[in-house]
Amino acid sequence: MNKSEEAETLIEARDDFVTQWGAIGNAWGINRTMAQIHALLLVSPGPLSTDEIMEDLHISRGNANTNLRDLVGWGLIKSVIRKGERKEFFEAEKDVWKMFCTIARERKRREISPAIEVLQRCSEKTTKLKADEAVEFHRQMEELGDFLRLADRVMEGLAGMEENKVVSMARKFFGTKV
Amino acid sequence: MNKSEEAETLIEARDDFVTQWGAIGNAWGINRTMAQIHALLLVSPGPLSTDEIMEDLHISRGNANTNLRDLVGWGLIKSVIRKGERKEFFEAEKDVWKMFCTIARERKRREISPAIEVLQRCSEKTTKLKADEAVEFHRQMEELGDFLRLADRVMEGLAGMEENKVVSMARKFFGTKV
DNA sequence: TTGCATGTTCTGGATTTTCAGAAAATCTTG
DNA sequence: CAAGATTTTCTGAAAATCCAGAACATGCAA
Repeated sequence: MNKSEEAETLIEARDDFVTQWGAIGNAWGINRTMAQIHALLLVSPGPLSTDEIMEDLHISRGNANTNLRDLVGWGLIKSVIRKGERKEFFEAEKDVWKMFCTIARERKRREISPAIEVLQRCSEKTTKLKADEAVEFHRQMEELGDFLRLADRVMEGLAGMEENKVVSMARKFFGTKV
Repeated sequence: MNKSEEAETLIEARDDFVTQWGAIGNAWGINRTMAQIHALLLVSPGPLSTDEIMEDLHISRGNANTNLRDLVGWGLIKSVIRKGERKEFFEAEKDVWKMFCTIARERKRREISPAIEVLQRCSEKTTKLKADEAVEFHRQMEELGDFLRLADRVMEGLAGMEENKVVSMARKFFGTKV
């Protein structure tokens, strides 16, 4: 394989990754464009401008802008200002573990916390009821709540740990060899 | 509070839970109806028939049927046949930990595994390339893959453990007091 | 100031998802 | 088998989501 063939292969692989990652993000309930932009930034050697992203993914400026803002909101990418350049550039956090921590914290905030609140409310409303059915319902709300609160703490704990610590723990408990 | 007031309060709380759980499911990327049916079965003292579910949630037969099938597919509910009754009834797995294990396994299968495959492919395609950029890309695919494979094993490990084992582990490592 | 580069928000249409209700298929019982 | 009960699948419409392109806003430089 000569140099230009190699270059071609790399481009293909990159493209494949970006496209497929979009599809997977979709399955995960994430906007396809957002997943693709993230993937693109993940595998780009350097920061990219909005225009480069638009061109690469064939998307409109509005679309690019909105999703870039959302990604910044998630803390998965950040904007970079270059000396002498007026354009804004974007780059992704490439450390996988840091990425995971960011996502864990955000999901905790956006998805787990609201659920905990609902359970809390339903639980409190039925604290004093006496009927068997009500007691059972109350118990169930408590159980679900306990579980989510536990998950919440574990996520928080994990997200605060060093990667190598987690890996060694995983190895110890689950016999993984990574 | 007298008996009928109590009963009323319980009904309200149940309704609140079912409705809100639907909304939360939505935020989690789960069909609202599916989440609501699951919530309803979770807090119902006994199995429910399709018709009862339809009436309770004000949904059509087709909608109810499809989502019930999906829930069965996820392993979150199962159908119950009652002696002498021709109708099919449904009941949810109510043990929260078992529920979590089921969900963990399914998500692993549906979301993590496909992602791992994509990464594998992209990684293999670029194994032999020499250019710095290509090496970097390849490294990144490996890193992401390693992480997902680790997550995969941890999920599998967790899903195979007893609840009390996990709780004590969580307490030990993250100082939770649940 | 004007003009241009850049970034943000809005609007209408395309696409996808969800769902009611009907039609079709599959029982179950006599 | 026939008749009714029950379940599944299909179809078109409603709703939600996504997104291009335009309109608008902002900042900078001459």
